[in-house]
Amino acid sequence: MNKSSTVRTRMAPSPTGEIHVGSMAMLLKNYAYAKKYSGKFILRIEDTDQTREVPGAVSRILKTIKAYGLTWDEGPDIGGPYAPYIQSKRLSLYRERAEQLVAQDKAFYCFCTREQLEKVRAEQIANKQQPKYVGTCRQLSSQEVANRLADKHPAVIRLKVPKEEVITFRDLIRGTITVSGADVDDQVLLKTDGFPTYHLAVVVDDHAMQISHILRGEEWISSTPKHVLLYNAFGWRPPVFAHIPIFLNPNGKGKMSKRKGEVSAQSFLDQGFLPESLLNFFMILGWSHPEQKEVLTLTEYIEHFDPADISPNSVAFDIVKLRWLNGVYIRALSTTELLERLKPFIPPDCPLELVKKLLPLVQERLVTLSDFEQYTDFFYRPISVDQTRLCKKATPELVKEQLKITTSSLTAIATWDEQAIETVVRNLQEQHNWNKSQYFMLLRLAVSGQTATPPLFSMIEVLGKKRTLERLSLL
RNA sequence: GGCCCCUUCGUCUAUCGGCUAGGACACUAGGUUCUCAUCCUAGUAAGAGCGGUUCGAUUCCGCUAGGGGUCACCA
Repeated sequence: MNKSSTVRTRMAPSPTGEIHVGSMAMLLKNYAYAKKYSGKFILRIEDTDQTREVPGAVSRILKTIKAYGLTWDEGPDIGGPYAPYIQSKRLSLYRERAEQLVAQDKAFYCFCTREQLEKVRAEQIANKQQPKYVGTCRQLSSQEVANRLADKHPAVIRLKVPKEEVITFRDLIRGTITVSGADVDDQVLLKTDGFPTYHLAVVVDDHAMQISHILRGEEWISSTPKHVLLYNAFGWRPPVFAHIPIFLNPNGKGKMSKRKGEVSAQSFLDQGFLPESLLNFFMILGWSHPEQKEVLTLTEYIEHFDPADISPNSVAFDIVKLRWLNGVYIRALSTTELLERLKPFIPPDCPLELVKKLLPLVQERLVTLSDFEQYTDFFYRPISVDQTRLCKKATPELVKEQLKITTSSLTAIATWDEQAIETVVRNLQEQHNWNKSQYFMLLRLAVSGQTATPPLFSMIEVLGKKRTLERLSLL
């Protein structure tokens, strides 16, 4: 790549709520591609639908992206050479371009009311026809248009799609895609409220901001012909398109949707997934490293990523694999790092001093950060012990004796550490020739109330002498 | 339904005409072990169907089937 063809990619979320995991995955690809070629990654806010705007959404979106560890070179908060990066602040641009199109007879004013359009649509559906604009205002004389505009008739500007034309564009992932103009609707470009629709705004802004590559979800394939028509009408060279497959629900059925579970990028962080494992997961969904490496750093990804290598089919969002990756990342964390990451997930009633001792005990067991509480709460919260379980593998008499002897032996320990505890317990087991697994499990249950815990002796050490003896003697 | 896109193990993928079809997750079995987890070893499991092209098709082409997307003054 030479300097005159600098790679510039962008992600353009709408402030209609939380940013979707799929969008975050898309953002990663745009980010990586720009970085790979020392280009720029731009963040732009597409707030052209006033009715769907959610207050505070912009700042939450920015915050979430940062929480994933990704940044942008130009954007709404930091500006840049093509500012502003918020579409609602660029309105005059869109109107100007739309009017230019009308002047060129590539677009037209449409005065149809929503009611009229609704009615036509309903009829078309009833007659099993394609619901689309029928061209009512396509042939209005310029005099007629001028009169209606002068009368302040609400009007939109629609694209005048050449129905006989065949529209073709290249997609990095799928090759050439061809669509007949007859199948493309006369899309509204400028709404009655003066705001542009997505279709006008993206094209105008992507051109204005010198975007070189558009990596976006495949749900946009069917509207790309409209965009291509606009680029042509303006005499602009279209950017390179790559339509990335979208996420399907974990069962592989249907587009990943809210109805099947949380889908916001933030929610995965809140569930205790590490941003780096999420990013890694996005990397290997639908794409693979040349050596089939699955655990990758961002740097490695940037080095090898090429959108042309992305597999063209949609992918199931396999949470099981995400969980595996998250475990891998958690295990690789240093203790101090783990402590830092864990902070938001530590229950308020868990003493901070205890947490440090707990970390080595649970680190290799954690799948998500939020597992911490369930794996450790018995250390600092009262437990209940299932009596029948206690005597599952031995008679009540034997259990009673084992507990009694163990309690007194442990009481005698001067320096309460894992070593001393292990020596005492192992000696008792050997002296009395008790069944090892029965005896160890009994102690485990007695002090923790759980059957699955960290190793016995280190657990007892961390639990502390006082609490251990209390629990043993209570039974 | 129209249009567009897609089709290798359950899932994500490797293969770019020579395949005994490889890897990862998951699963199963075994090892380590005081339980769980980690770790190690092994195993089950796939190129949708039918036609072409070719000496040879998972790989190229067509049809069928299936899946996905899209058909707003939403993005």
